[in-house]
Amino acid sequence: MENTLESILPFWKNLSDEEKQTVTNKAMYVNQKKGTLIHTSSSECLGLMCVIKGRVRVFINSQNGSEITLYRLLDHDVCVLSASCMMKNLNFSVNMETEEDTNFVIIPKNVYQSLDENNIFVKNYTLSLVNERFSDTMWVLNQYVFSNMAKRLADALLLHMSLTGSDELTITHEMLARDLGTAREVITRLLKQFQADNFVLLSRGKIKILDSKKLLKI
Amino acid sequence: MENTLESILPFWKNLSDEEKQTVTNKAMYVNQKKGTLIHTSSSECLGLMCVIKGRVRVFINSQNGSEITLYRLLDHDVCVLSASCMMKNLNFSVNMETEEDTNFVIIPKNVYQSLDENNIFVKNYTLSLVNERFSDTMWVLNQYVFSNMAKRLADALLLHMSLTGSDELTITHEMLARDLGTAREVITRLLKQFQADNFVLLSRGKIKILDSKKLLKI
DNA sequence: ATACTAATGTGATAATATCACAGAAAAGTT
DNA sequence: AACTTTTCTGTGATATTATCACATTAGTAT
Repeated sequence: MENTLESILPFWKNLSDEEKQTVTNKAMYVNQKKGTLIHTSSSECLGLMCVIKGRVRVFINSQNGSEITLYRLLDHDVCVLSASCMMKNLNFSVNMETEEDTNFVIIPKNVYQSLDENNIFVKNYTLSLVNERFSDTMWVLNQYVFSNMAKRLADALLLHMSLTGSDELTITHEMLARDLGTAREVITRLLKQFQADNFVLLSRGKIKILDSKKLLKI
Repeated sequence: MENTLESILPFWKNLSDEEKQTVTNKAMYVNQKKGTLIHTSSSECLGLMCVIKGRVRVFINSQNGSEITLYRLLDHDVCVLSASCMMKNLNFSVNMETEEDTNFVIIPKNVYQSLDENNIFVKNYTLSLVNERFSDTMWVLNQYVFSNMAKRLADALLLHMSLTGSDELTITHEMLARDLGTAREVITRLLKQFQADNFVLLSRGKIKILDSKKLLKI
């Protein structure tokens, strides 16, 4: 456990031996299957979630089921919003679901809170995490407000390409729609267009990227 | 100056006498006329801007001129994003313009930075400010993605009503459009609709709210 | 009174969202 | 294999919102 925490938390070396001990004892391993909703607007405060290995999508949703993705957590990413309950003036909530089988370490709320209050390095880290997520969210807002759907879809395809490191994406139109906050039909029609233009090759549940340069230029 | 700072900055009482002295000496009064662009994406880092009296609109914009408002700063509000340059992992930029004649105090970047590094109360305050702006921005994203334009416009009218404390708004369709990230014509048409429904009474440069309850229910 | 500017009005068209299905492909069942 | 069921994709019709292009009107300045 200690090695795991050390590799994920940049402030580890700045903790006292006593602090290290406490965190190590109280932190818990959690394993979740792909497709699990691990946090919702209504769920209680977990504490700090550290992804060891896997992928988590963080998104907001509306009453009638539509959603938009804010950002993703990958190996060694830490989710500060899961700990939002302990943060002053942070008044919104998000949902999280695993997109792969995912291993976490969870540092309970009160343990992290005490670290954050007593250790300046932890506090620095918390702020930089919030900043990072704020930046990601601003990117989404910018794209949503100022870009057209074709450009946003092209960007989303390129993002998934870099996430998986493959030009053969295993993804449905529905999933892309939920990333971008639009309807599935809109994605279907645009992808058909992209295929007609020879940017991609479509098959059920898969999208092969044929020309990423042209996608980038949209 | 000292009284001003004390009334705006909640951490003032937690500063050492030396810190107080430094800040008091280095802080500057600035006065800007209504309608001044006081910060843009490209402008340099100012430091911490504290509004003494006035109103500032914080917004993002695109190349082709459209914009959307993120939040407003009122009396005694403090803008962290003007000091974003000194914050790790905060990678986006905003614009700010005064909507009234506005008095600020500006604490220079390096002075605030040093406070933030050395004083835990300042650091707490910085984080809570970022959280607050993040929350405001999430509200905007939520509205933009999940609400229709009529609802968003109704909310914007109610917001301006509470901002000014009057049911007679001095505001143009153009300004509302820039708040909501849409085109002026869209606002014009919706307002006509609202007037036909007897929710508002329109005249050049003014909107009188006739039925705020019905607006709220949209 | 005249010219100018800012604000508003409006038609036409394009882009996107929404609704309501239909059909195809894969997965599960008997 | 033959079937049922589920998931994914395709598509027309319509509503909403965005964009473009310009006309009109209300205030302001000369």
